[in-house]
Amino acid sequence: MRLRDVLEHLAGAPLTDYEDFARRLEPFRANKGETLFSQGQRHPYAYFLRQGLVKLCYVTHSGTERTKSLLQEGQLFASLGALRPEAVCGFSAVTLEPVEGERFPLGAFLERMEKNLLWERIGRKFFQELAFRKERREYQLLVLSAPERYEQVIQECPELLQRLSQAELARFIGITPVALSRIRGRRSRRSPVPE
Amino acid sequence: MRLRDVLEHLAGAPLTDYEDFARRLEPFRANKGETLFSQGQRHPYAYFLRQGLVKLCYVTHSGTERTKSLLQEGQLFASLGALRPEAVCGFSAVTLEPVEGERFPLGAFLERMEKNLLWERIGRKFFQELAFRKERREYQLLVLSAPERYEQVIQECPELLQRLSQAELARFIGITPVALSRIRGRRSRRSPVPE
DNA sequence: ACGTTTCATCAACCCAGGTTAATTTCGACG
DNA sequence: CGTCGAAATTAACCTGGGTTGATGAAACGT
Repeated sequence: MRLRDVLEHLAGAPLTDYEDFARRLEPFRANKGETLFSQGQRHPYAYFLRQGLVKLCYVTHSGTERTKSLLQEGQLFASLGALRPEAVCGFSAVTLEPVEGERFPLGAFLERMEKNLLWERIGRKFFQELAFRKERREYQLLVLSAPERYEQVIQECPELLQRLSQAELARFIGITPVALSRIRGRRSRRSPVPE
Repeated sequence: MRLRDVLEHLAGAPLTDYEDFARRLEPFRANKGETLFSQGQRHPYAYFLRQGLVKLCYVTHSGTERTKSLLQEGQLFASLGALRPEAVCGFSAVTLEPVEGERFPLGAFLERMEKNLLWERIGRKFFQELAFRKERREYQLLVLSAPERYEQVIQECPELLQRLSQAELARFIGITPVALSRIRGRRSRRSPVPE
């Protein structure tokens, strides 16, 4: 899974000027538990994740952490705050597994979009998809209860369960690890596993 | 504030083919409390609000309502679900004041984007802005407590306070009207108003 | 001026999840 | 094996918001 493929798929056509853009790519690599960028930092880069798992998270005033989203291989991410030239990241990116991929300055992408309208299409489809995903997430947070959010993860992304510690999963669902353990307790009491 | 101005501002250039698009516009008008579209309905239209105030909201399983966002004059909105041809609206749009504006089939917009890459730029900027706003909202919901969210509305959109009933404001903040009344009570007890 | 309706407030009770800390489970490794 | 450390579970207590229903206070029409 290469970045070029992802971009050309979004564009719906070959990108003849891809090489111009590719010059701005920088490979990155990190171990589990490292921070790619931090809340409050100026960091106008976008990341393409070729391998591994990353969480984007907020830190609250009281110091507790809230996971905003999880990214898997083949996905792009960046702090949108970084699009406004003066703004800082609203959240941090922390690796949950060893990762590798490449990153590029957001400016490189903005330039491409100004020069070549095919890249506008890439941008449009990317942001459209992003808005769509955020809408789903908003629905989960506003409408579903914690047990319902847990069930949904089980149903819709069982492969994530394998890759996440229960504590990370709890933070993603929006509750504490203790609360998730209680929910699991009630759940298995209600429908005991046939062994 | 006309739709054409908004679109040309996003495009950064005059839209020579605007008339083609304008043929698909339909004016709309509604009284306070009416529903423009409903959760679960197929309704592939985008709305441009020239006057009035609209809330987008979810209804939960138990029947309680959660306000997702509020839209004021000059803003565009639609259910993104509607972009996928088969999908239905994930939420409802209800007017909080008498409204007027115009709507158009999302298909008309998608066609424009395929044909004319300037419209891609409009789409890109629109979705980019949408994603940006959703990111702020997500931050409010994940990181701020209910009293903090109330303070933030007071600070950042005092004009909304005038236009909303307290019950609507509570639903927007993500709590019940009773809870908001308590928060106000505590707040004014802490810092009594000098009269 | 009077009822009607709507909206905010208040009181009482309930409960899910947060917090803290003790305990258990389990895997890694000597 | 045994032990060490990390992660999950359990218990006890606390708190904020939900829920219901009663009371007050404006706004409105007649």
